[in-house]
Amino acid sequence: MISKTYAPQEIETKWYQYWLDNQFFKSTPDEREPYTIVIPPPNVTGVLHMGHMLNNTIQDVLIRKARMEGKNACWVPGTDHASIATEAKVVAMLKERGINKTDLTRDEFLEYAWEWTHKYGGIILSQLRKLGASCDWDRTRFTMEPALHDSVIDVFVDLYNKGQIYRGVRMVNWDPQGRTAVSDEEVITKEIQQKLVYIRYEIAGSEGTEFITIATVRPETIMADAAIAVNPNDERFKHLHGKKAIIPLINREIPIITDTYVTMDFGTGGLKVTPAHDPNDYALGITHNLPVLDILNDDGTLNEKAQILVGIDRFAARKAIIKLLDESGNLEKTEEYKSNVGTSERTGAVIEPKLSLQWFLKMDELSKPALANVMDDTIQLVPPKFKNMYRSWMENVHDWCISRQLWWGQRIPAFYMQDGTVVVAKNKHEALEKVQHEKLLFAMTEADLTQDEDVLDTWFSSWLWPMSVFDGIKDPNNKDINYYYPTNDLVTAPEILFFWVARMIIAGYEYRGEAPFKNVYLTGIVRDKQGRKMSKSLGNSPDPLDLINQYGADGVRTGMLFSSAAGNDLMFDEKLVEQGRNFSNKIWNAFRLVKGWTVNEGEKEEGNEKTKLEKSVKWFESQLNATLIQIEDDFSKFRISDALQAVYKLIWDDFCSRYLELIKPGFEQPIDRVTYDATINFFERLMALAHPFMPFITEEIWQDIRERELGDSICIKPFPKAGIVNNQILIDASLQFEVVSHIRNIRNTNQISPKESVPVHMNTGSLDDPTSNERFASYKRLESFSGSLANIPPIQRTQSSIPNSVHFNSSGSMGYVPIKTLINVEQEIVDKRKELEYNIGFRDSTLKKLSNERFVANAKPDLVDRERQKLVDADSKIQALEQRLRDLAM
RNA sequence: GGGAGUUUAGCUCAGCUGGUUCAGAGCAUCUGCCUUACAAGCAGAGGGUCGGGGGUUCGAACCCCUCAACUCCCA
Repeated sequence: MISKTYAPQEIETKWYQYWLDNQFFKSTPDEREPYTIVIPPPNVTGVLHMGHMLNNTIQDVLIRKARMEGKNACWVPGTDHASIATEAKVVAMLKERGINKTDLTRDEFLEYAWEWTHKYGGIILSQLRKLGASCDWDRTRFTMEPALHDSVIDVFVDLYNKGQIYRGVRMVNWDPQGRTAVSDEEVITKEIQQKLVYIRYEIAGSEGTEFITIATVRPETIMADAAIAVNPNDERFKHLHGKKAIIPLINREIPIITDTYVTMDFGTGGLKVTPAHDPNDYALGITHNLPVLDILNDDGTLNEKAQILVGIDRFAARKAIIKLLDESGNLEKTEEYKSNVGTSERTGAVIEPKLSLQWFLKMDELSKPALANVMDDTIQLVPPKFKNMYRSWMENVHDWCISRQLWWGQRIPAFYMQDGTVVVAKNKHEALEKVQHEKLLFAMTEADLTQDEDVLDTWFSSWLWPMSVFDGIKDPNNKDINYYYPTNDLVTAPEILFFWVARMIIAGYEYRGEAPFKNVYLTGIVRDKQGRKMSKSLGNSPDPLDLINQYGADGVRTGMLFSSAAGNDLMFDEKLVEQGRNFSNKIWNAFRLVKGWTVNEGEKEEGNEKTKLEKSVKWFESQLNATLIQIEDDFSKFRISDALQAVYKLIWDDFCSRYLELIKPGFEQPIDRVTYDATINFFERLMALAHPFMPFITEEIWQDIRERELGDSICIKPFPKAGIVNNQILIDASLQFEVVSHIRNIRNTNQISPKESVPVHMNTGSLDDPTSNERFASYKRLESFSGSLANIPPIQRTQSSIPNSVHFNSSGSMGYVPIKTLINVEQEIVDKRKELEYNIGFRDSTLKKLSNERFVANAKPDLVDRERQKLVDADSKIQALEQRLRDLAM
C-alpha cells in the first residue's frame, strides 16, 4: 500500500545517489549544443542560507530544463576562498585556542587556514546536494587550488606588464579589525548618532585672547591636524587669514588657510584639516601642500606621533580627549549629530581612511567594453532595471585597490630588491631571472629578493571564475574553454553586480574578447516577514536543511519560487514552503489514484461514457499543449515563477480537479485500456514538465508509473513540447466548467445534495439566430463534462425564463435550474436586483462608448465589434433579469 | 546631496505593447463537507476609489506632471 502522504526523505536520498551513480550530471564536450552555468562560488567555510537556496534552485531549474532539452548541460560548482572572511574566522578560532596570529609565521598561519578549510570547506556543497542541485561535481573548483591560483598570478603579471597595475600611496579604506585595506565596494555606510564637538583653537600670538572654534566628529585626530581652513569669503574670519592657530593639548602651531571647499554654514565655518585621516582633507592637503601626519596604528590605536593618549583605541581616545579639552578650557560645547560612517562589510568595524601603499588596477580603459556590451544588451541583465545602476557605476568607476594586508589568499607576485626596486614575475625564480637579464645583475640571488607581504583581493580571483574553472587562463585554447565559454546564464544577487558581475565581464573581454555569459539573472534578497534581510547574525533565517527535512527539497524549491520574480526581494514565509509541500502531496495522491486502477482489457466502454472519456482525453491534450506554450514563453523571458504557477495550476486544477474527476471509474470499477494509457502518458508528460522544479518526486513517480530500464531517468528524458491546440475544445470545456461551478453554487445555497440530479435549461438566444445556435451547440458538445462533474442530465434549450427556477449567467447566456423549494426568496430578489443594476450600468457605459464617434473611429475594429456584442449580451441579460424578478414577485 | 526602484484584496505578489486575459493568483478569512486519491483535502463565498491629486487620450492600474511614504545604490 502506498503511503497516504508523500514522505520525501528516503526518496530524495535514494534518487540523488542514483543520479550520481549514473553520472547524469557529468558533462564533457561533444557535438551537442552546450548549456553552461558557473555557480557563484559560496565562501568555502560558509553554510547554506536562504539566499543560496533561492539562487541555486533557479540555477538547477535552468540546467535541468536544458539537460532535458537535449543540450549538453554543464553546471560547474565550486567555492571561493573569501580571504578576509575566512582569515577572520581562522583568527577567531586560533584565539579560542589561545593562539595569537601575530605569534605565528605566515606559513604556520596558512597551515591552520588550510586545516580549517579542509575541515569546513565543502560543507556547503554537500548541502546543495540535499537541495537536488545537479552540478557536475567532478568539475568542482576552488579559487585557491593550485591551478586557479596560478591563473590569478598569471593575470596579475600580465596586467602589470600591460601597465594596468600600479603601486601607489593612496587614501584607502582601512579595516582596523581585519587590519587590511578594503575596496570601496566593501564599505557599507551606516547612519550613526555621533557627537559634534566644538573645539577652540587659540590664535598664535594672541596670548590667549583670540580663538577660532571648529566643529568635528573626530576630536581624537586634532593631533594630526595640518591646518585650519576657512572659506575666503567668510567675513567672520577675514582678520585671521595668514595667521596661525595652536592645537590644544599639544600646543603645535598650524596655519590658517583659505579654501572655497569649506562650507560656511556648517558648524562654525572653520574646518580642521587632517590629511592623514580624511579623504577630503587629504585632497585639500595636496592642494595646499600640507604635511601628512598619521597618528593611528593599524589596529586603530593612537601611536606616539599623537603625543598624548598613545596606545589608546580611537574610540576610547575620542571620549578621553573630550574630557581633556574640557579640562583645558578648549571645549566649547558638544552637539548630537547624525552622520554616515563607513563600516567594513566583512568585520563590521568602522572604516578608517588611511594613507597607505597599495596595489591598484586601472579601470578606465578595461571597463569600456564591459559598459558598452551591457548597454547594447549583448549581455542581458534580467530584469533590465539594473542597467541604469550598472551604467552609473561603470561610468564613475575608480581604480580598484587589489592588495589586502592578509595572509589567506594569492600572495602578490611582486619582489623587491634591497634598494626597493620592484620586479613582478610569477615566482621568485622568474623574478631573479628577470633581474639578471634585464638589469644585468648576475650576482643577485633569490635571497636578495623579498616578496610583497600582501595578498590579492578575493574578487581578483573570482573575476576570472567563468574562465578559470575551464582552465581558460592557463591554457586558453583547451577543449573545455572553447566548448563551454561563453557560458549561458549567470544567476546571482544584485548586491554583487559590481563586485563580481561587472568585473567578470571586464576580465572576459580582456582575456577572451568575449562576454563570460549571455544573461545575468538577478535574484532578490530573501527577507523575513518584517522585511529584514535574512542573516545568521540576526538569527531570523530558518535553517535550510531543517526546512528540507520538514517539507522535502521539492517543497522548499517550489515554495521559494512561488513568490520570486526576478530582481524582486522575496519576503520569506514558511507558509510558502508549506504550499510547496502540499503540492508534492497533491501530485503524490494523484499518482496513488491512478496506480490503484485496474485496467479492463476487454470490451470498451459504450455510448455516452465512451464519448465522455474520449473527449476528456482530447480536451486535456489541448489544455496541456496550451499551457506548454505558455510555459515556454515564460521561460524565454526568465519568468520562472510564472512558469511554475502555470505548472501548478495545470496539475492541480486541470489535471486533478477536472481531468481525473472526469475519467475516474466508479468504486472498484476498472478503467478501459485506451483511457488508461492516455492518462499514463499525460502523467509522464506532466512529471517531465515539473521535473526541473521538483526533481525528486517526479523521478519517483516516473520510475514507478511504467516499467523502466535500470539506469534510465526522467532527468534525461525530453522536456515536453507543445502539440496542436484545439481552441474550440478549450472554449467548449470552459463553458462546461462554468456551468459546473454555477450548479455547485446553486446546490450549496439551496442545500441540494450532489446525488440529486438537477436539470439545466440554457437560453442562448433566438432559434433563428445562427450565432445563438452555435452557442448552444458549444454547450452541448461537451455536456458530458458537466453531466459527470455536476450530476446534471443533458442540457436543454429554452428561449424564455423557466418558472420556479434559480438562474445563473454563463458567458452571456442565461441558465435556469428548476428547483422544488426555493430556500430564500428575499435574498434571491435582492441578489437579482443588484445584478440588474450592475448590468444596466454596464449597458449604459457600453452604449456611451459606442455612441462616441471618436471611439468608433479610433479603436481597433474588432474591439468595436466586441463592444457591440457586449451591448447585445447586456440587453438580453437585462431582459432575463427583469423577467426573473417578475416571476419572483408572483 | 545625486540616481534608481517600490506603493494593486488582511498578507505576499502577478498584471508583458494603454482596450474582455482587466482588476487577478496564492495564502489568510467565512460557509458547507472526513464524498473510497488527497482534511497537507473537496465544494463554494466574501473581500479592491490599483498611495493622494492633476493631466494626456475616444479609453489609464499601465503614459506625463506633482505630492507623500518606504526600500536600495552612490557620495
